[in-house]
Amino acid sequence: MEDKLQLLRQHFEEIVSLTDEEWNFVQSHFEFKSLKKHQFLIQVGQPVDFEYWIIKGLVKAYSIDEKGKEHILQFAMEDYWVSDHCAFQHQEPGTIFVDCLEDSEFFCLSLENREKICFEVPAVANFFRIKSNHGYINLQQRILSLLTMTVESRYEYLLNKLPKLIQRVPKKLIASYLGVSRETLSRFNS
Amino acid sequence: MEDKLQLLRQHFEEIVSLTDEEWNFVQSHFEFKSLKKHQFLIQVGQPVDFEYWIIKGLVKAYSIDEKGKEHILQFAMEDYWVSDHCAFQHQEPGTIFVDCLEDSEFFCLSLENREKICFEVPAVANFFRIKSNHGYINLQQRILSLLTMTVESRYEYLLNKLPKLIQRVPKKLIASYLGVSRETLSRFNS
DNA sequence: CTTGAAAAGTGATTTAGGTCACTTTTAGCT
DNA sequence: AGCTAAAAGTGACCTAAATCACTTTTCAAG
Repeated sequence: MEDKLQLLRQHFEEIVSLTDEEWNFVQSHFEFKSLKKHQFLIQVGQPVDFEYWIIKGLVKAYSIDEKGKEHILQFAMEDYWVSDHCAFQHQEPGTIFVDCLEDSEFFCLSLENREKICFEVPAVANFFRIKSNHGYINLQQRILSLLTMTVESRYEYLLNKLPKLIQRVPKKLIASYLGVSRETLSRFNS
Repeated sequence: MEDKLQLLRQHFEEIVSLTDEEWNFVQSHFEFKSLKKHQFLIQVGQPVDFEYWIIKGLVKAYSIDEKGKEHILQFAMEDYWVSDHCAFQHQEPGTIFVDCLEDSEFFCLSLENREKICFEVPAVANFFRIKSNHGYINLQQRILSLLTMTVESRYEYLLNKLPKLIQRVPKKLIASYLGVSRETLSRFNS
């Protein structure tokens, strides 16, 4: 466990500096969780008690429409944060599903604990501020790609940006992430 | 100007508390700017020196594709923040246009000043952290709406969420925001 | 290794929405 | 008030992608 917490500390220290004392305070606010492939981290209608930092593994966050079709909001792997941020922030029942595409391990942070460490340790507030800002920028670019790019170039863009992901995830899920049908993506592929 | 700064202070204090001393320090890091309708706040290829908080007015942030078509990333009005966050964050030339749909006034915050006030005043770091988090949540919902909803329901959703906006913005721009052609939106409208 | 299921590929058909061309309406300016 | 330009509406046609139905390939579990 020590080594896993060390990874998390490194994740923070890529962005801000923490004293040992600060880190000890911070780390004590995380819980460990481990799930097998196909198990759910978050489910629609269930409480969303945590934000999760992924130690290892791979998850998909998605919603299901009226027709039962799956739409992928996010893939998240090692070193990523994932949650139903909306439900989490407002402490409401989940609006999306998050489940494991591989056996995965997480550090879990509750809303209360997040606010506590942010207001106690300014560096942590800055860490989450900067992280959140990066996340915002990424989502803006995804929106622009959905508005401006063809399916084909969106796929190429993703291939470039996250080549490792493509190898770990079935193409039908990539299609769902790109907002296109499995069949159409398959035709571009070849 | 005092009253305008007061509005900005209120904007901060909706989320965090600031002492008078802190506020005086914070406000001194903003610049004022005023633009007429049709003038540009940000242009592709130009430096993006600031993030802008809108005192009054309305702007659109958009990119132009190879075919010359405009795709709207964001509308922003009173009390909103706007910038080319990506270019701003990395201090690179602008990748989008932002121009005024109405005469507008702004408080401008440079990257250097933002980091300064965030690291000097923890409450400000928390303010931007929380703001950024809300922004992230909004963008996630927009992505989900682009992936899961039909044009018609996206339009209804927007009507519900921002009824005031619809009245201030030509429908062809709404269409561009929704990722649909002017003509198609018009047919749903009626 | 075998086998059953999931994933991927592919053809035929349908459809939502785009594009083009034109008309009508609205709104801003002098 | 009158005029111009932008916005909005609308019909005809076109196209990219969805859908459906089926086959082939890959992969994982016994």
